[in-house]
Amino acid sequence: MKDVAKHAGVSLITVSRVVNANGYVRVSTRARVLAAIDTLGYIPNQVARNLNSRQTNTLALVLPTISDPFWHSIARGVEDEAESRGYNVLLCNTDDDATKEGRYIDAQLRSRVDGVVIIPTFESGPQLRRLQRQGMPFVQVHRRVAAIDSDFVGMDSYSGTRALACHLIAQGRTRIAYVGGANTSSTGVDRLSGYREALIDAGIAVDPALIKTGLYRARFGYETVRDLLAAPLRPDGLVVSNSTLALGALHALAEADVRMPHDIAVAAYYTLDHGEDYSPFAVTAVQQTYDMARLGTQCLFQRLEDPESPSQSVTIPNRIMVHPLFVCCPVAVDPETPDAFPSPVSLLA
Amino acid sequence: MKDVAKHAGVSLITVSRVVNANGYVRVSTRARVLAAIDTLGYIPNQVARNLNSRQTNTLALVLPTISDPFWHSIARGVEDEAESRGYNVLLCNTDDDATKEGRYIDAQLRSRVDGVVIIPTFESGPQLRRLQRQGMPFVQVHRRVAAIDSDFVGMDSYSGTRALACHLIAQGRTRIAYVGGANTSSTGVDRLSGYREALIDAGIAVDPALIKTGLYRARFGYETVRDLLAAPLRPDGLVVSNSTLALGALHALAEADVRMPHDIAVAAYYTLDHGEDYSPFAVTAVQQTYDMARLGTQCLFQRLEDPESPSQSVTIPNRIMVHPLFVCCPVAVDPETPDAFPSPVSLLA
DNA sequence: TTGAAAGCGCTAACAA
DNA sequence: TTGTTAGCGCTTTCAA
Repeated sequence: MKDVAKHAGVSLITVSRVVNANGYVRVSTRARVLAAIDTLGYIPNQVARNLNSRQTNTLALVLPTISDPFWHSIARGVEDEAESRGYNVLLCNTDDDATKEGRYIDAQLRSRVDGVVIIPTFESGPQLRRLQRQGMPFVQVHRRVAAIDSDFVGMDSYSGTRALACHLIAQGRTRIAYVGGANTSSTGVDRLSGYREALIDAGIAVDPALIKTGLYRARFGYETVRDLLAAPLRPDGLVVSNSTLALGALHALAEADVRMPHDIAVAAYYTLDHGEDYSPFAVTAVQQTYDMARLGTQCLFQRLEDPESPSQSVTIPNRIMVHPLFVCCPVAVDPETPDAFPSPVSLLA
Repeated sequence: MKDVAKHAGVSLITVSRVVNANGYVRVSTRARVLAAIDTLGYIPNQVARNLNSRQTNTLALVLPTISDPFWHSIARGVEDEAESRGYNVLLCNTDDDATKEGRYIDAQLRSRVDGVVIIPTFESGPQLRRLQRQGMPFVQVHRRVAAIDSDFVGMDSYSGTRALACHLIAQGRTRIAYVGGANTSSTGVDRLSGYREALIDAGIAVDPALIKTGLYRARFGYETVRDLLAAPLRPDGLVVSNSTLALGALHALAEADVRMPHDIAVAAYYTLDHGEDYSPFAVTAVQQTYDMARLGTQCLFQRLEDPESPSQSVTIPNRIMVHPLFVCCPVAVDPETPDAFPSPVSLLA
């Protein structure tokens, strides 16, 4: 910058004014400065600006991992929203490890990022409190530490699996299995309840033998569905609570001597890859993960603008996709009373 | 920092020495400073440090998108390697859009990131040249602009699909279809060649009706495989060149009245989610995307240490996973000469 | 073992 | 319309 000023025969501040297009600069002067910038290949130093302005135009995204459609569509949502406002995003994978999370929070506090989008773990309380103490704006997304008063954007897990089960029931399925995450997490609990209560409300007995929970791993989905299909009495419907499990389920179904959705209809609580509008399942409750993340980031930007406003809490709805062919091929609907089951529409109202 | 110094009754530089644990500080002084830091909740300002040290401990990752196992395992690899060295990663999704890429490169040059990991597009030449002109270290990963002399880490696409086809052939499959990306990209071309030449070497006629290329979208994989299965003469083997296509293929197979791998064996050029060690396919050429990205990042760090060293170019091998059950269930092997086909091992040597 | 002064590259505030 | 001064928060250099 000094070189540019010298080269153009002006002062530093004039160069600054040209670069930032503020203040008055004579056209001829501006031209000279611009020429100097060009010949010298000068690029303003953002670090120095940041030091001055006390802001970095950078957000940190703290999440367990991006290895999964669910998480990476969150990353994509945050990045898109940030990019649209000229902000950068620092990516921090914690693997749900409190130590790693702590290190990242430290680094962000030191780096003076402008805000943090965080998917907390159960142990994140102290870290979040530290952010608050330091006056670092943040928003919790998808998961929340209840004791912390902050902005929050989540999704309605309960309604997602509930809608899925309702659709299967409405199409006449009665032996509906459930494959989901271990219910040590709140979302795990919510999703299972959604399934359970749909059955109960429809007067279908909940069969513990049809409920399988474990890790969100494709292998678990595969082995579980394979075993379910190997049982003497096969399920005719299946609710899967997560994309990765659903991939495993698809594998088991492709291997087995059954056809989707005729022999078994799969309903999945599922995240579409960003940009895709396609799902392999009879019924899909699309986890609006991308929108959730975008909204969360918007929420954070609002807070940056108005730090004093009361904290917000929003829940994103699920989008339900029903495969057209599925609606036409009910299996066990009582021919006497074809309308015994409520239509999906009313179930979802 | 000023406050800390005042509070402890020392000068700024002494605080600095305590914080950075360099230089001599009397134990009692250090204790006083530490106490002051604690009571004041002082956190050093990394921005100011960066201004001084002319480095930011930050890498930028420029890639098309993270919405896909292939890309997000790249992101994960870069992040893990960076994290292990105390570096941060800025995430930049370009959507293969040159304008967006240009904006990001601008931002990075201004922000003085220490280096860039980039998956370039065909149009990235000018941007890369700009990086070079500004002396910004970078490494090209997966794709490369040949005209640019820089570090590069890629994978062997040709060998991947070739190994897949060879395995299917070795197990007696003869009607082997191919579903892959449009061959407008160099990797698209390479992958198709791998398949083609495996067939030719085995003396199997290449049937254009069995070769389908299009977008790397699950829907394309689904529709294509569905149509292949609906044809009068079904394929008994299938090479799929990408994870997203493979998901669609799985869907079509689960719907159809065929069983994997008995009726049709699927061989996929596939990226495992980071941490997973499971694949749904009879044969999988595991794209070592995570390793490629990690290695690329290591390469970049080497360059940061020694800017003058000659640029390196590395190709990552694929890991081949054969499903144990698949090896035992060949379909059309001539009973007279069961060993007519070479074993996979020799094919891969 | 400690500190004063200068400077990293830029901009806000004020002055001319 | 342009420039001078001071300072953002820290570290390096030199001195005590």
